Amino acid sequence: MPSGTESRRVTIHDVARAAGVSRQTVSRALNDKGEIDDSTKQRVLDAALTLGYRPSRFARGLVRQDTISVGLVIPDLLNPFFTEVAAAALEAARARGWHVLVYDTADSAQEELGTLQVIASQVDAVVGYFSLPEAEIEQLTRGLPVVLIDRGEHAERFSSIRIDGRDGVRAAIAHLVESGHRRIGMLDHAARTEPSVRHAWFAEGLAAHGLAEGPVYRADQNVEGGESAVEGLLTAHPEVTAVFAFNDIIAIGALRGARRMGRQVPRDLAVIGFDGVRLGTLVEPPLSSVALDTRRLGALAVDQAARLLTGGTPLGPDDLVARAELRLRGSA
Amino acid sequence: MPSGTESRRVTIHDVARAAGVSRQTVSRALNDKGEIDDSTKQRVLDAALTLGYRPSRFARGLVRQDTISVGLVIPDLLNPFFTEVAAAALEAARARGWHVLVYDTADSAQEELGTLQVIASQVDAVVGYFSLPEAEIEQLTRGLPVVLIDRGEHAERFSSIRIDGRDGVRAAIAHLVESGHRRIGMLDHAARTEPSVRHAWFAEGLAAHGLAEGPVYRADQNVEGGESAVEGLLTAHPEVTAVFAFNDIIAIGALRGARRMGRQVPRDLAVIGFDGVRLGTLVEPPLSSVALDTRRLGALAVDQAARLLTGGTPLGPDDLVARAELRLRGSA
DNA sequence: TTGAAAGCGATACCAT
DNA sequence: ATGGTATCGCTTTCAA
Repeated sequence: MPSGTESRRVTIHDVARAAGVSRQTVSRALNDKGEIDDSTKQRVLDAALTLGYRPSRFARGLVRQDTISVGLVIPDLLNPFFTEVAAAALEAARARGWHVLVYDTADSAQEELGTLQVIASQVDAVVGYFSLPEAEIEQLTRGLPVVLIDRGEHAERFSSIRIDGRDGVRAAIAHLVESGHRRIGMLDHAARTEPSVRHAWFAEGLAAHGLAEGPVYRADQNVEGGESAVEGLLTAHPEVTAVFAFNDIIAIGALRGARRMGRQVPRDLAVIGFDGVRLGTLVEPPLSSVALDTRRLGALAVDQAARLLTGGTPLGPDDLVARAELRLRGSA
Repeated sequence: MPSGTESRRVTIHDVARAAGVSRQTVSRALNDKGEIDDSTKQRVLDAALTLGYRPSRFARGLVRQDTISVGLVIPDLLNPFFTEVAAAALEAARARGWHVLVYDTADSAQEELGTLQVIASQVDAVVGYFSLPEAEIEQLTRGLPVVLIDRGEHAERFSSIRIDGRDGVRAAIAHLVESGHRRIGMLDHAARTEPSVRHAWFAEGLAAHGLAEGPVYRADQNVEGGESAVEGLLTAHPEVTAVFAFNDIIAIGALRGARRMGRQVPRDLAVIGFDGVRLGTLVEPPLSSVALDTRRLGALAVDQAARLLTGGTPLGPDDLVARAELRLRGSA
């Protein structure tokens, strides 16, 4: 421990002493309660300023137990889908007077772990995306209400907002088939080891039309990932005329990759994404997508957290669903 | 007060009683300390689970004062510029082991006020965008370290990260002039009553080339705002061949508006934005912009907060600057 | 108007 | 391995 400038915390006691009053008087002055002489109040305020006093939020929180904080955990704030979910959660939390601590886990299980370890002592509930096994999450959250988002088909131990894109993806495939496409590829999520649930829907959709499954390439969850994945796919399988992407950010990368390969969208290559982010309306051509209501998604998650927290009746699995629907724009 | 289901908080004491042990033993079991019999531990854990016990983060924080939280206040998380700044701040905070509470003030002074009122008792420092007068901020933060971002030329009472786009905007104008443009308009920020600092730079740039100032239209800070503003501008001033926008999101709206009016960018209308958001590379044509290093911006703000907080030597105004530089892509 | 004392809910240190 | 006691910094209640 370094010697010398050891700076102990300035407490209400120090201020009281400096101002020559009791701690309660300091508290009164600081919290603008009445019942205090103006000159005394000023003296206290001055002392507080001089000493650089700042009340401890813990001590205060301990006494007036009136604030609720929720931890929002997402893999990548810069992915516009997560941005939208975060914005929605923020809005829903604000409406309840809650505080939101945001953690960006950078798509890494390691960071998820680190986050969970520190989060438990900071929030009253956790909402978000986790790739960690439920058992592990449970162990680290120890009784904290947890609401998972998009946790595949079965979340056993925790509430989970399920994303149901089955019909939406089926509609997307149907649309492609109607438009004459027969060789349809997919750009799946690269992070997980197994194929994604969205891939399963994709396969189902193809099967429903008696189509053989097209090539599936893995893409990192960003524009560059989609770009290089589609290039790989088209190079190896030039006969492909349409691709379905795990999400919009990958699909947007595919738009770019297609252009670089001299394929015009949608004429030479149809592209359909998943998520329906606002950003999709800004690219050229506007992105067709199996769209989610992100606003509702965030609100739903926070709402469930609230129910879990206050002992209200939690929503069951059937209510915790966000359905996705095909939204056709220009790219398919 | 509603009668009946009054649910008092479950404390460590309750668990102790239920398990027939002392509070300290409960603490040991919960925190995985050693020195406890396995069966005892299990008994405690069971009791805790049954009672639905969750430790108070305040009580815990009070004892082990080891966590730092910073409040991040931004006007609109969905504006990609703020998304990038937020992501950068999150990253910088995580590197320090800090927690970040995010508040979206929805571009409203009212919400800023509300946020400031509740934030002071929740965080150790505040970083962000405020339109409120400094005196008001000061009153509500009472000694909390505050780092403002983009607070115009002079922030008197608080540290402020100044955004210096003078040279960048001048370069932008120079580029437009070299490309033959003489009638250059601007889409300014609508929220403030006075013209923005960016507008002043714009005017300076024109003056440097002996050009008369073109029309200035106000735009809401979103795509639709830029879209309708540019339509208004071009309708009233069809002779305009180039526009500079307050920021990229407005500029992207202008791109769309121009297209709707049958103007091809950059041939019939050159567009230059401000901020240099990643999103600018995804639109058609890619947006030219006076670009900021958002990553550095966020890191700088958090760094200064850290210095203020720990009594390190705070950075002076000359170091708290983010310079913007012209980044030419396709739209001009 | 001011002060003394009693918590708030946990952890740490020191006994046992 | 377990329990008693002090303590963290503040607000609230009650007396003076």
